[in-house]
Amino acid sequence: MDTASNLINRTTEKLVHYILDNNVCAGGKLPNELELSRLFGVGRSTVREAVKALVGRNILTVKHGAGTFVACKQIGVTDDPLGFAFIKDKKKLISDLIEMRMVIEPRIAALAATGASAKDIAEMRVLAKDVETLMNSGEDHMQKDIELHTKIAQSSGNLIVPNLMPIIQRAILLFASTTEKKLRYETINTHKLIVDAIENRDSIAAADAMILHIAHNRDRIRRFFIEIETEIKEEPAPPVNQVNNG
Amino acid sequence: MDTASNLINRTTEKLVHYILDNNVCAGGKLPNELELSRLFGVGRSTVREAVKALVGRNILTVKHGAGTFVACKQIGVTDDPLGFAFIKDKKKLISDLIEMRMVIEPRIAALAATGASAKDIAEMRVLAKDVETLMNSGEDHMQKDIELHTKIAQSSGNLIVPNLMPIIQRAILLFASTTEKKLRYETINTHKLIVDAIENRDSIAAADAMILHIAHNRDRIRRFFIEIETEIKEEPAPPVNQVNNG
DNA sequence: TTTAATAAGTCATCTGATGATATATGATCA
DNA sequence: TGATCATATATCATCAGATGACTTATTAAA
Repeated sequence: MDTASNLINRTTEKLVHYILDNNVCAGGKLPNELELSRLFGVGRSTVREAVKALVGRNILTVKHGAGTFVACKQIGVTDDPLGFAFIKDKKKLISDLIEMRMVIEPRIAALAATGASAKDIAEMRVLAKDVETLMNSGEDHMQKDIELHTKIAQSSGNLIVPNLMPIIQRAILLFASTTEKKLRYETINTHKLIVDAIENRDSIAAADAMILHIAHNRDRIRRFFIEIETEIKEEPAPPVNQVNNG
Repeated sequence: MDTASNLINRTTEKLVHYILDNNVCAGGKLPNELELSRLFGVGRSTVREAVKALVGRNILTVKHGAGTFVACKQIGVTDDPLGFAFIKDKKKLISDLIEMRMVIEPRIAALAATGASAKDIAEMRVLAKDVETLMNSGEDHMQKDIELHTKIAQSSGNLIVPNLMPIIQRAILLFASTTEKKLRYETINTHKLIVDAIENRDSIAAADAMILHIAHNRDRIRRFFIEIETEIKEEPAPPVNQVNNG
């Protein structure tokens, strides 16, 4: 598979082995570039490029002036700066995202109802309140919205869930970019419902509330698509007439 | 978020923007290193490191002597070299993985029952047969097993599903490393059940078959854990007695 | 004790040179 | 003509060395 034909790839593998063999855990520091280059018998720039490749995979973090550290964030889903840029059909993209949210998040909410600590729940309340305040004042609430959903996900206690969050987050953001600026009372209310259910340790109610929450989003996005389509059908008419008549 | 304080990160972003702005699609070639460095006004090594970071994210591919290309993102086995190496509690890790599979994969199977083409289904059959053959001959069937599940996922038609597959794939691999060497007829049978249901365009049956499939895995892994625990309880006894009696 | 200056360690970045690899070009031969 | 092989060119791979920038620990001063 990853047959390292070139030095940089081989150095990348050596770095991984070094981490594993020396049991350098999350947050642990690696030797400096010069040492690594001597250790692996390669040039410093080769080490740097190998490190960069691992930084791209969220495995290492480099702090200027301080050193190179093991990042150990979520793995599995690579965060992709291109996002879904290559996907042409944005409409399908959004509905597919919502579909996946509908699969994953209700279960997460149910797990959170079991796993959340009192502190978790208190933080959820604050975040839900933050979203409400920001929405009411017309400010951007997306960041807090994401934080709330992430908090719920963390509280699920499932080790894999954090890996799925980038997708959920992207879904929320993409959704926001489409329907921004409209007040959404359903969001506020369903957020409350979710946190209430979690606090009551009611898994089923939590899942239901989450389904309701996402369903509201789905409904709104559908209406938004319909709006766009009617706009498209009405707008381009005049220029066509001009051309045909002239 | 990705506030680029240093040149390399900024160059990485510029590269992404370049790809987006110039509409360089999958497989497309980028200008050579020197041109890029002049275009972005940075040194060549800076460009190289930025490129390496994107290679790590599976966004670019570099072919020695040929050039730098936009990677055609294939849904292959995730190449996260560290895997879940840092998670200490392997038992919980595996059960959490199965839990997430149980959430995601039945839905995927149901979608595949709607979205799979005749060609997809034919390929599924071949893969299911491959797994069976390899299992019966005692060879490693994991790769084919993963390919089958990936094929089903692709056939779902959901654009987001491919992003989730690395997790599923890793779950399968991790599971394999734990229970390797035992013949698993349930696997063969449930694989058939799944493909049959998809062929019959029966979403519910497909989901059910997938649930059955994963439930078998879960059951087996539980029994495996119990075996380990009894072994642990029986083995260390003698030395304890020695110490106490001496 | 707190604060400010300093030093040491480390990464960031550029430049230039040389080697290795892929692809296109053109010459040779059947 | 058509296939094969050698060559040239473009491009990435890798190294070394120098200088700048940043972080952290140390030390000196208030």
